Amino acid sequence: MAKPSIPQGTRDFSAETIRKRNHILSTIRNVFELYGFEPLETPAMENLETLMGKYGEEGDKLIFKILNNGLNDPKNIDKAKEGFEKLLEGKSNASLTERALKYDLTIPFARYVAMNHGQLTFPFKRYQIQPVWRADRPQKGRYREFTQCDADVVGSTSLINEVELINIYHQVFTQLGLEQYELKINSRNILLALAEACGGADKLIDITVAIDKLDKIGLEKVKIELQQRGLNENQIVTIEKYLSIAGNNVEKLAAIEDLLGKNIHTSKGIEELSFIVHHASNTHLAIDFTLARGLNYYTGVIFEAKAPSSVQMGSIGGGGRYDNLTGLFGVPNIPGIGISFGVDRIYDVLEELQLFPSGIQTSTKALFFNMGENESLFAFDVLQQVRAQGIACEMFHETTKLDKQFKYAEKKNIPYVVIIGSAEIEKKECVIKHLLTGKQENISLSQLSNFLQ
RNA sequence: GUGGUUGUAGCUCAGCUGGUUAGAGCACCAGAUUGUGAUUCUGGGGGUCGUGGGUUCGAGCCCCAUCAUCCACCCCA
Repeated sequence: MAKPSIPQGTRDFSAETIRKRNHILSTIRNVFELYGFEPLETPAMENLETLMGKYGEEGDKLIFKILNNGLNDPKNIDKAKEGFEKLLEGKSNASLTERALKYDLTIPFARYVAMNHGQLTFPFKRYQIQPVWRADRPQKGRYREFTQCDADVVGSTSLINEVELINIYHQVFTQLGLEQYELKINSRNILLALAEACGGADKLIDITVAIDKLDKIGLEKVKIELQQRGLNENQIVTIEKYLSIAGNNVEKLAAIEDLLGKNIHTSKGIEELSFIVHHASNTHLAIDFTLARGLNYYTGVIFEAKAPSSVQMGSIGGGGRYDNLTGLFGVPNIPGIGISFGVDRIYDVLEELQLFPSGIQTSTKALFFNMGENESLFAFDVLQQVRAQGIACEMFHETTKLDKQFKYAEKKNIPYVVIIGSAEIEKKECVIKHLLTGKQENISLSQLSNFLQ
């Protein structure tokens, strides 16, 4: 039999890892709840057509598709063969696959809103913490199965929502100890205005893909890429000016108005950004006109959260406003905005910066030593009484050398050891030893629960 | 999807240009000593060298494939 294994890019989580993950997840969940968001869960799989075409061409390739059952049924064989031919041409086909694992939480959420908009109270604020799957090649900070934590508001165009979501980012990252995080914002309207200034909205994608790489490959290479993407000399000069805008948030807004002039998109973008900058009292917030974000459903403000610069890690969160997502599912005019936290990357960052609190690795408070058959039966009753007080404890499973029992406690990070032997039974007391300090004392059995509380 | 890295005991690794029964440290188990974790001492279990082919008298080492891993690109959380 082959050695057991798990699929590429997936992981098993041990107790230690789960406790650390729960630390992150509960922090995020509590903040979401604090801001009035309600939980939602959607299935692991969606109908393929729900997902296809929503994430751009690259995104479609990364969707995990599920093979239909019953393809070998005689009455399906012809269809299956036909579907396979199409698959080889790069087209997915419902006769072969009609379901897929979800790729993010936003599109399934939009689908949910479109299906249930008659029942929902708007603005509808929901949060969702679930795994998603991408057929990407794994590497640092990139997994094929990972967890996203999303908060979205639909049914409101108020920029207050943008401000609230920024405050959520701030509160979560601060609580996790990532005070040095960065939150970049931009507006799709600004990018659109730039594209128009450079020959038309159809250039938007070419321009954003290129300028998004600025901090990675540098200005010269960005210019070369722009050239390759068919932009002319004048247009590149405009983009270069655009990229050279610097200063604080207010100065940047003034500069962008100078450069792109007063047109509908520019003023919309400036209005959005300046409202946010003035109302989110958040020093980590930085306007970054090079921020683009690939997902093409965004229509307004876009966000990207980055780990403290001391850690080499891509974005640890992102989001933005999408004014017509449910329109993709036939229900127009429901504007929305959402943000997402990447738990797995946040985990890696906290690990690297050693920011996990030390107290989260214990569950059992005390280990009762097994001092012999009769003694253990007696201790067992005491144990149950302590448990009745809500204190987690356990007894060693067999009578053996104390050495071994100590080691067990040590490995499980159990802070206290309780010894009840024949001498203690007689005096109705026990020995309680604190493993970290090595100190021990005798206390009466009636005091034990209070002591451990 | 493209290019590269690595894969030897539970863990970290060594193993020279291919040459006898594949090693170390830590961990583990048993024993000695002790109603208290340590130290020490003695003994022990463990590896089809990622997997499958090939070259060779002979492969952990060379070649091919495959899987996993990590990294860069693409893209992204």
